[in-house]
Amino acid sequence: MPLGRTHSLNRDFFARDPRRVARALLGKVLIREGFVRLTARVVEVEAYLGEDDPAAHAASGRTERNAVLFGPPGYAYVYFIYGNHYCLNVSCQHEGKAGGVLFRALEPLSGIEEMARARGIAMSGPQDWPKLTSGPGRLSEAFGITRARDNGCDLTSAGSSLRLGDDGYRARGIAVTPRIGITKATNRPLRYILEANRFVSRRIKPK
DNA sequence: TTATGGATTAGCT
DNA sequence: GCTAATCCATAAA
Repeated sequence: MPLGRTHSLNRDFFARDPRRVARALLGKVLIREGFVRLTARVVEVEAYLGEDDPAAHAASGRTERNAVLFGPPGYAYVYFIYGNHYCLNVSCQHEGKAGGVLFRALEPLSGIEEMARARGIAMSGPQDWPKLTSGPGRLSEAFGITRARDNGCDLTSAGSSLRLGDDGYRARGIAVTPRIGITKATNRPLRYILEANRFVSRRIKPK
């Protein structure tokens, strides 16, 4: 399913509260330029606030690792977790104030074969598509996202290999739930999903 | 310098 | 449902 014309999101889109950015990102498109263009729609995100959010990487102040979160809005914050996986975030709020949105699941639109190859899995049909991009570590692998390659990348620039676009799709059926997989501030409703979308990660909230 | 545990995933029961 | 795998940033000493 080829994508129509898209336009990049501008800097102001990200220069606000991560909760508002997260909700607004649902339905937008993540694009990786390469030999084959990869595109996928955002269907699940989580907001991470600044130093008053115990679950956020920015909670204990600026470090070398999380510096992007304190920088200008619209840039990729990529971190490595559990010895295996990369996770993609985008910085929010004006420079000097921390905040970000974690991408948790995407719906693949184009470049499916390339994504399957990057994930190292065989695809027997559309029923296997959620294995490509349903989960923060999975979508990063499908898009070839690493800290060395993408941390600090400007996601608003048309010239970036990795960027965000708007193709005019209107998100419908947004639901808000507690965040997944964290051990602090587990009850705050900061996870945003397209409720009916089958690419949303299905994990039940751990207590 | 050493120790700890995490914004996960895949595979097995 | 349960847990091993696996690295590195951060905290403790």
